[in-house]
Amino acid sequence: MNSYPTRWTKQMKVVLDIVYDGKSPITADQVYGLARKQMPRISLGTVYRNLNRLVVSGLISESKVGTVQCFYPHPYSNTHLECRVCGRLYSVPFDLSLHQVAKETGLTLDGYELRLKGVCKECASRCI
Amino acid sequence: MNSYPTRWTKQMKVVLDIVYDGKSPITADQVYGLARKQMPRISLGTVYRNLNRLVVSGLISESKVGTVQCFYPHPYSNTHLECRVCGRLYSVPFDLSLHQVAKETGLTLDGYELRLKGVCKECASRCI
DNA sequence: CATAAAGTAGTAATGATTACTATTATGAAT
DNA sequence: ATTCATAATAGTAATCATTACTACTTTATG
Ligand SMILES: [Mn+2]
Ligand SMILES: [Mn+2]
Ligand SMILES: [Zn+2]
Ligand SMILES: [Zn+2]
Repeated sequence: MNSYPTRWTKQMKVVLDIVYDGKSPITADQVYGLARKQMPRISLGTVYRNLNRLVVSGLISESKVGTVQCFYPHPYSNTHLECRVCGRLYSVPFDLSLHQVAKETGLTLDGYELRLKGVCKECASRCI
Repeated sequence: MNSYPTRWTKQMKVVLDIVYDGKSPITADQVYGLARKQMPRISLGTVYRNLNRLVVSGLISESKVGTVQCFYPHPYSNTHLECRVCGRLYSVPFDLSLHQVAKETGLTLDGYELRLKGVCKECASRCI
């Protein structure tokens, strides 16, 4: 499973377009909801299969948020604060130089995801 | 759920000791297996509850590896390469200065997890 | 000791994701 | 265009890590 796609199907195009049109990360279930408007008989399994194949092919990227997989157009990079108390994720304006990291590690990279671990302000103010 | 612990129970101590004694990340199920040797009637739910409370309290840390939660002694930092083709994680010898990141972002941090996205050497050599 | 509430054991439920199977669509070769 | 092998799909069932539930037990505190 999660193999590289060899045939360009209508279902794959619908899924790709939905992820590309979105402004923010989208879940498989949300893609499914939107896809059914254009293609009412598409199945959830097909949505998952195509999302995973698009990730393998490098056209979109994914990341787990809590228990669910989220999908983004293109390879991307981001930084989050992950609160160990409430578990919430906060976007943090911090950028890493992917070029620098690629040079130092000798790897060819598409993007990164930096998860900073700590306690958010709201939880800290409750001084648990 | 996942509340801050207020009572120090035998079960919590057993769970904490197992995580601290381990050399590498351990799953809830593995902790459960080891805990039953000392405490045969401990339940899996209790293991999960205590692991999550220990995370909230900051004594241990967690990270999702694939579909499963893994637990580590103390807050920690690490860098991985995540292959978009085979999905495997590879440890990468790259260090970020947590002090520097904390200073730049204004956050108080316990650790970080840097996930580099790309294609591993094995998958790249298959030139998919 | 007495009491309140936090924690536990055992079990059932959840829910996102994957697996399965009969059928259909695709693309290359004839 | 027709044939043919096989990749992909629809619909559904299964998986499985994690959480929820409930009656009972343990802990802390006066
Ligand atoms: Mn958590
Ligand atoms: Mn994946
Ligand atoms: Zn928080
Ligand atoms: Zn790989």
